[in-house]
Amino acid sequence: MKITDRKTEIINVAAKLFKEKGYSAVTMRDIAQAMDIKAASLYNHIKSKQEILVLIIIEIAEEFTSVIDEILASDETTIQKIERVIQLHIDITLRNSEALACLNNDWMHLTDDDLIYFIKMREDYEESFRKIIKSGIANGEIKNLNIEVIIFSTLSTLRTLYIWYGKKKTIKPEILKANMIQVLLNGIV
Amino acid sequence: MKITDRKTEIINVAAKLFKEKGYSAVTMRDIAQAMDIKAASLYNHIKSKQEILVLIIIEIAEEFTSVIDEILASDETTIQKIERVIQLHIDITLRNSEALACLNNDWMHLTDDDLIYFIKMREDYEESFRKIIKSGIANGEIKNLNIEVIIFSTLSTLRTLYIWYGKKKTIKPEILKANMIQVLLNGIV
DNA sequence: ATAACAAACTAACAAGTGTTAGTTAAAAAT
DNA sequence: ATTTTTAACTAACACTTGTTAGTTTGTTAT
Repeated sequence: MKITDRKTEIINVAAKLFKEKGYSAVTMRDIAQAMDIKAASLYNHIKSKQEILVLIIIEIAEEFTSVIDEILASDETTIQKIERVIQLHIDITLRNSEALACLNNDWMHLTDDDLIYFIKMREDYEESFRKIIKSGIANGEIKNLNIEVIIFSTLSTLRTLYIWYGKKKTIKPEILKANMIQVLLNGIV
Repeated sequence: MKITDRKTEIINVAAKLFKEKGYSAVTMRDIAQAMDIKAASLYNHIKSKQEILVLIIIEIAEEFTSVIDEILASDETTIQKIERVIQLHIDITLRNSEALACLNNDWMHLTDDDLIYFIKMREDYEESFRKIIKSGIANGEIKNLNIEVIIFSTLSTLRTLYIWYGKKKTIKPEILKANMIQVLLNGIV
């Protein structure tokens, strides 16, 4: 199944609308109207509304999974690994914040195998991050605090970066990254 | 009004469903079924689906607003103030994580005056928090990092606490609070 | 020139949506 | 004992939903 330009366009338009109102609140007629065509015409390019959601979410989830696997397997220090995770989230946020919003808010509307696959990837991602932190605690690079609190605090910030970046576009990516590393690793006090 | 109000029951049931699937994906028939009655019967107690959403979100938004105003006006140190903000979020998360999820995910489905009122409260909340951080930077209690990054990192963690707390209920509130303060203020390195 | 294709259209359907109207039965208030 | 209130019900409404069928139009390949 080839992905045509028009199909990509639908996915991008849909992702933008999903970000604003959520998957359930966006109708096929909304998506069509945003493209200046009729709802039925969308079906020349996509199989269903569900397929749009799947294409938006799964691709990005796979990217997260494969990159963190690579980071975990590398021989860098824990600090360097965490910095690369921060970089990963910033990169994807800058490149495709709509899809990220969609992944965060609408993943529960995936069905059957797609839902199972997504949840597995999300769990694997967290598990990989947990391993990074754990080995950091083991070798003294990371403080011996409650590991779940560390994971949650860090990931929740990185995962919702897209919300905030929609408002504060002025800040430069390098500045953002540098400050993010400072705040997440060394704290604010 | 009675202690066990039927209206309150509807709101609680609805909030739970909204948390799971989002406002738009939950139907009046879903809410009714969860209460073992018919959809039409709900209208003996509530005016509309919209009203349910408003009652869930506005009450909690007002609580956040009034408490942070009190914290801001107090004569505590910046560190103490931030610790109280952390406490505030933990308290509400433990008491009503469903409503919190709803506030975070479905606020955009508020309409007209309710939407305007909510957005104003959210902006005021962020502004109050910004003032706390600013005065902390001014008197040297807080590092002079990009203030928006500080605000975003902290609030995004606190705001999405409900996601994580749904999974890890084992941790004791005092331990959670202590670790949260450590991680957010002093970092993990 | 003609066939094949891509991508739009109109029209419609079956199911589901929030909501209203009118009714009923039991409990509470008078 | 009678009225009022509460909270459920059935039935239906007007509208919206995702989707399909069949058609049309312009472009590309033979």
